Amino acid sequence: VSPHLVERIRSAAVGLGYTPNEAARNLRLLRTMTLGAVFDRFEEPMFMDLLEGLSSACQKHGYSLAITTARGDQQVYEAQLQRLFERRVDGLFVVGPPDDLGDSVAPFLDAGIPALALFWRGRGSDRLPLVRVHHEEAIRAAMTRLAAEGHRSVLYFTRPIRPRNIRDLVLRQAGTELNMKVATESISFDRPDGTHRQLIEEHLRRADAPTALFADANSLPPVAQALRELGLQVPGDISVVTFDESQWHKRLGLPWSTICFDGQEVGRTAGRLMAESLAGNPPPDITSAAEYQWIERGSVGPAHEHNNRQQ
Amino acid sequence: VSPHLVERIRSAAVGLGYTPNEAARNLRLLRTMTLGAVFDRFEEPMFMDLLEGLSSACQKHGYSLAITTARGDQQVYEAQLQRLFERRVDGLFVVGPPDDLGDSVAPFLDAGIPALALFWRGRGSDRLPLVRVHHEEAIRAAMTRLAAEGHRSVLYFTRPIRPRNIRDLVLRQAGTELNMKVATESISFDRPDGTHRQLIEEHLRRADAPTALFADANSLPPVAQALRELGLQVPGDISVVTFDESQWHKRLGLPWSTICFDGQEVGRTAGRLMAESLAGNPPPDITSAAEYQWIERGSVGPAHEHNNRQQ
DNA sequence: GTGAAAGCGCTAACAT
DNA sequence: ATGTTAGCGCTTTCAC
Repeated sequence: VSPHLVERIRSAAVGLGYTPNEAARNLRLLRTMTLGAVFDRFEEPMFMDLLEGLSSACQKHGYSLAITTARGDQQVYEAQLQRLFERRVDGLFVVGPPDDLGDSVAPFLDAGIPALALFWRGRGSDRLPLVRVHHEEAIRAAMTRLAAEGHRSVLYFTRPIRPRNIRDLVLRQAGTELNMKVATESISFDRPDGTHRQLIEEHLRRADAPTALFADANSLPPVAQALRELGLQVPGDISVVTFDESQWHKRLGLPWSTICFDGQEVGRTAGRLMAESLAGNPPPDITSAAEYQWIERGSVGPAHEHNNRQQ
Repeated sequence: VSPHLVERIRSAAVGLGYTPNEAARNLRLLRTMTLGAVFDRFEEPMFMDLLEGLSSACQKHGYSLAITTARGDQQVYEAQLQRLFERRVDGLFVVGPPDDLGDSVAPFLDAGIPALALFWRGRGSDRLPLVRVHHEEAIRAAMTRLAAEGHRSVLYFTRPIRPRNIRDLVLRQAGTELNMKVATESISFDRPDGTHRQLIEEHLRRADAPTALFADANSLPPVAQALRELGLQVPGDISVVTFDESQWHKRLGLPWSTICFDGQEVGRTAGRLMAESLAGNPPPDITSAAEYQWIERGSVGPAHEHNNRQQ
């Protein structure tokens, strides 16, 4: 085909206002060039980084990205999966899957549609390749630092992910090694105001009361509010470590020490793995897309003994 | 058709593993049940609220949402618009369109595909119905408050949106009424470190130096950093007001006074308007989806005269 | 009521 | 090198 002719046709096409119909094209080719991503909820600022990376990687490889939020509802999560399947997405990202997805991922697996779990897996998503971020070293570093400051008991606020989540696991392991007590409160961040405060008060009354708090991104707002209401100074009265700070916050300069990672990088990696998978190279069972980093800031100080048993 | 038969067929379908193919269905019906949304960039945490609302509204009306980021690049923005057009999305959200979109929205308009601009319009997007949030009262309230604290000169940091953006306009108008000077710096937040600091220093050296700062969400991180580096206390040395705080931050309790709105509500409204438009009820030229609120916090205090002309 | 056929816009495999 | 055709999986129409 002569380049001249190509140009003539192209200009004629423009003149006639012709635009190829991707939808029809894709029907013929038995693909949609669309990838689906299901989120439990958006809220956490770090997800913006993830989306930026994921979205960029998808468009780089020619795919569109259809996103979906379950608004914290497991039923909705499963319904969205089915919708994406009916849509015949070419690939699926299951972002932070809930505890139990039932069989809603099975159709994808059966149809040979590549699906990737991001961050962790649960029941019903345990057979998906996983893209994760390594916690071990950063958590160990944080715990070691806390131990050096005399902390012997920490409390971790996370959301209700039933099968012991990996962070919890690693925290406990580090706790065992460093001879520190690790307690976990799995609680939804949108519980009524005051719930977090009550929990903290309750823990502080115990014999081995925590002198440091770990808080997931979603738990940070209510925990921070609780500390303000209780008049607890950070780090004077209690030390605080947060998880999953976003890029925007990094530039903003929050006061909290944090264990965080590059969300954009994880998004890009997931996108790339998906593209490779679609090209015939299935991803390994587990991929480490990034490493969590321990960033110490002013929210960590010496352990402060509380007045237990105030009666 | 008897309900009994319906059930028999339904179970037979399940037994055979049949799932309807939406893509083929949509080709036949000349629609895709997909809405496209183009973002200049994600970064700002408020966009998570918007996405939550937009995504919810779309799925409520049976539509999928394909999102796209231009990563701050106008070329990419236009390319994404074209891609979405080839995809034959049924509707388009142009979120915070850049200064000049050229003719890239024209195909949608010509094809009768409803397109909505969110937040503002620019060249090339000026003919789209607009979903906006009213600034006037909140900005006036903030300025009135600052005036009462003795402020006579404020500086506004925003990103480079060339045609005088509406916030700038309203700030200036309020400034005129209240006899306050309003200066604006349109600067990309990802300029080299130190740029914001230099700009602030420069403004502080002037005769009528600003005693208060307004900062868009994207500008807040570098501005906050600059203030830290300059050793300027808030509100002791200078007062600060931010824009577009997210829900997450509201719960977190940031120290800055802010002019913000309910991002989820705006998303829901945009989604609803789009669904109605697709159902034959085109939206009005301008829709107010929410009102900006003025929330005063500790970052606003009495005006503090700077030592100008330090030589 | 049930069944057959046309066609949405494209691509791949043919035949000329 | 160019033209023709079948068919992706559905819905709609039209005939039975």
